[in-house]
Amino acid sequence: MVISTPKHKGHDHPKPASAAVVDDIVAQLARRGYRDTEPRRLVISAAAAQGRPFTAEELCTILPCVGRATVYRGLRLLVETDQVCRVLLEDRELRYQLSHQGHHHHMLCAICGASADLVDCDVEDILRAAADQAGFRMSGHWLEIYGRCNECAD
Amino acid sequence: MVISTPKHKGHDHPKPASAAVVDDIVAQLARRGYRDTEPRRLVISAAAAQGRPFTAEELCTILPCVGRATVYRGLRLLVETDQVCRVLLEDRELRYQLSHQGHHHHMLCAICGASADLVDCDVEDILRAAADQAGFRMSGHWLEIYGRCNECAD
DNA sequence: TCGGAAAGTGATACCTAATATCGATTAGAG
DNA sequence: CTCTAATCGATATTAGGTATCACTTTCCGA
Repeated sequence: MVISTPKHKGHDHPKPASAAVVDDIVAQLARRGYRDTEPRRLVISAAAAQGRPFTAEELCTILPCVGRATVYRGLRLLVETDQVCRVLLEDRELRYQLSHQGHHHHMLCAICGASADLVDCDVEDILRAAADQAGFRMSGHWLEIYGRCNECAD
Repeated sequence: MVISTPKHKGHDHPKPASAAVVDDIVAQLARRGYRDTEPRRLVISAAAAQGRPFTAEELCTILPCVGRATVYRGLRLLVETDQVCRVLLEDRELRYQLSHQGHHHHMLCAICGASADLVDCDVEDILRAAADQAGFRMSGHWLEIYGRCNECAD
């Protein structure tokens, strides 16, 4: 298990999204036939600039020049193409964050809101086996872990 | 791992909620200082009569004589007192079902909508350990398993 | 058994998140 | 450069759920 998302206490300072990251995502989309548009780049760039999970509404505020519908559509597209993943807070608020590829789960800090990835974890196999034993064929799952990150430990 | 919730293919025929179940839940509430009221009993009774996870809106339809707000408040109370648990579908729709006490997770059938309980499963310990290793103190989690139940296997 | 404080109710207004609509605009293949 | 499908954005709409508040009910204590 490895933590792969940087996180900090207190307020989060959005880092200038590296153009390389944006270009890469745009390229991924292009490969699937999606166009390279200015509003879409703005959404990607803003998403990449967030240091922790963000809401669609937050992006709308950050990007007043981009239509609401476009922000939502952009996020949906990014999720569908696995560039961004959705995370669910304890109060069922839906947030997004850049995906670090490969299957993983999120550990969400209740204090600072940071998200850390849990990878190399075999929960999934265990779940599938358990379900199997009960005669249930698992095809998917939703898992979020809540708690406190290292820095907010106490 | 044990399946404890009965489920059937196709439509679900709400069974007449046994008065005993309702009385028991009302008693549980009474012990915590909540009053025994007619609308509340109706909500509990309707909830108990469902053979599979239901939505708040469904209860509202089933109980046109009970105010919307009362249905929502009733469900919230039942969740808070662990009489009912919330389950999340893949499309993020929130549903409810009588709780079978003790910690467990739900396996939800995509075909018939049935829910089976997964108990005696140590996922939680595994998650906590994994989180721990990453310096993350787990305090809670959200887990839903999606797939096909025995009867809807193929 | 009765009176009244507190809990509970329900009609309604409101709120938030998200999708649908649809005419205008734009990317990018040829 | 042209044309068409993709995309955009202003706006309306929907879904799901909470807040308000005057009225009703429960149930405790005298």
